[in-house]
Amino acid sequence: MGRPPCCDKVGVKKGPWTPEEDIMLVSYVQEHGPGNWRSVPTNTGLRRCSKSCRLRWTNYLRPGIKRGSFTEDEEKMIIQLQALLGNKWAAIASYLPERTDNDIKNHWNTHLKKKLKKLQEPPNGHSMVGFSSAHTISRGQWEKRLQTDINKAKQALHEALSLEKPSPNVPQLKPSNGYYSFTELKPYNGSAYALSTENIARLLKGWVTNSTKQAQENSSTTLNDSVSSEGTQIGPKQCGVDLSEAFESLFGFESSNSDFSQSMSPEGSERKPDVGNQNPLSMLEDWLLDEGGVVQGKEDLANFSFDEDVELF
DNA sequence: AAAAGCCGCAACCGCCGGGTT
DNA sequence: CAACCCGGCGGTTGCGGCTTT
Repeated sequence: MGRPPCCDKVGVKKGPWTPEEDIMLVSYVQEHGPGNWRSVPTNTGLRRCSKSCRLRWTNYLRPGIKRGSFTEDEEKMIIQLQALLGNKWAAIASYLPERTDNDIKNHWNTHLKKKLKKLQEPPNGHSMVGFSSAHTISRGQWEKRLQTDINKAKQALHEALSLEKPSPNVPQLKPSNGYYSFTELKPYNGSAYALSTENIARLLKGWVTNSTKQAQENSSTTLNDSVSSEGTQIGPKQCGVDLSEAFESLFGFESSNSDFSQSMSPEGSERKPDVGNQNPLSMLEDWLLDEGGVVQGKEDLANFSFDEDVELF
């Protein structure tokens, strides 16, 4: 039997959401919490597909979403993570909690991909993005190595991510020491909404303030314990990737995302199981060491990344 | 000023995996 | 074990606004 549509196609409204619909959805989520999207259209009277409701909430209405242009740090991080993780936008988004996977995906497709393409085809043939200047190799060699490195890293991550049960012997993320510290909660800023929905900002503002108070009671929240828009646990651990050191050694800067609005903490939300049982960074390090000493140790792992000082854009 | 082209992004679509019955 | 349900995810589309001609 074929899978039935998520909702009755007849009478289902499509297209842009109106402020009124937003209010209905927000009111419902405020009362019941996110989840059980199937019942949302029925209970709210919204003539929308449950999926559409979930997406509208996830990508637009939920509090804590940062809108507007991406910072350079954010762009660098996306580029780094995309090189490591591939088009795993949800995983990438877990490192940028204020951005939705849809936003990141859009930004990648519309901006970053083009920028990278330009960089790969510089008019003077002197692209310096990648290994540090300590590695004085020709452009051709560098490109070949970078491509190999990225492919290998991808493969290692893929393997790591495909493993299901965590091993007790493998270090996992801990809620301390240089990880994101999302202990502060960002108050709602009405400007986070598109102008067209400013008229519902006030409604949301009061609610977010309340939910923020709730969240603050659960303070000392780290990314490791952060909650996704769906109420499920997200964060580096979900990916089985210990990127705490990677951020320091690969990115060369600390995340500017020092606050994260853990605004929703619905009861009954389930913690997702840890996916990986190996540290891909360690695997990458191992592989690099196996490469005959081309790159060795944590110091040189940094060379696997884009140089922070390089003017990317 | 109008038309054409381009761009950004919200939203949709289809597939997939996990959970439940 | 199979069928079904539900939510998550990545790819893609299409519309509205902006820029260029």
